[in-house]
Amino acid sequence: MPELPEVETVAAALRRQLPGKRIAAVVTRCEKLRQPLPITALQKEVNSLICAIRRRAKYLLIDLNSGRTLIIHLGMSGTLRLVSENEPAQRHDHLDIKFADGTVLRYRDPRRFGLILLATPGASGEIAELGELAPEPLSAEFNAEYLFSLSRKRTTPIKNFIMDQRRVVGVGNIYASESLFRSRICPTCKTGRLTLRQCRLLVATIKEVLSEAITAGGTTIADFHGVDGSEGAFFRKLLVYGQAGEPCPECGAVIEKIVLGGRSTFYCPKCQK
DNA sequence: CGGTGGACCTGCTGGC
DNA sequence: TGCCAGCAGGTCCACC
Repeated sequence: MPELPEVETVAAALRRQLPGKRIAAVVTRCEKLRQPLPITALQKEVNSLICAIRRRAKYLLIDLNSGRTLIIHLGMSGTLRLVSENEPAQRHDHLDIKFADGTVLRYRDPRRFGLILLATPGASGEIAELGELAPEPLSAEFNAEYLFSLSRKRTTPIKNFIMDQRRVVGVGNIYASESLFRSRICPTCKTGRLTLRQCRLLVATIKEVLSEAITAGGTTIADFHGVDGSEGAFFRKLLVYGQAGEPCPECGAVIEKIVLGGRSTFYCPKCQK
């Protein structure tokens, strides 16, 4: 479900609402998501204050004044909402962080591909449990020379490559298709065959697409929504994703759907070479 | 090491 | 109406 813009949208909302809140209780309703929930450790954070909200890759980081950080990954179907403590929990509401002011941060995740961890960051805020994370796509570190040098001699399709979180973080299935369309690069193109010029274009386009999506509050297709339940507006700006059989907005040719790395991939066979 | 395919889950949709 | 295959925005692991 959530790629970088969706996680950033959630982070921005939480940043406005959570800092200063005190944890009054923690309720868990399942044993494990992708990994077991750190139930005991979470209970120990009762009385901790929320200090700050960060995002790294597709991880949401909630810093506590205990010196620990709550890490949340939304997987495919995870959502976070800030609700009143009177709102009854429903099926798949796996975690409630209840605050002293009567509000509740509620995590729901039907497919349970998400992740909830509690960790102690290092001096510079980095989190060892997350391992070595690739550069942020919106950082200066992610540039044409970086992509070009990493890509030499690689035979995997470029779409798989930009979705590989070990190369650059945050780009998922929707924004990969959208970025390649705007760059006029075919998603099946072997990564190592990209020219430096194409790398320059692709890097700039990824930054552009992600930035626009953040501004729009992310993309809502099925169940993504903001912390207040609102929908992301970027779905109206999708040019190829989910558009198989429709005319290409550039040239009118029929948008095709193929499978790459097990994921649906949309592109215009005429525009993208 | 690089690349591919399946596994992990539940829910919704579309076709029969 | 009902059933079932297929598919969903992400990782992770085994295998070649």
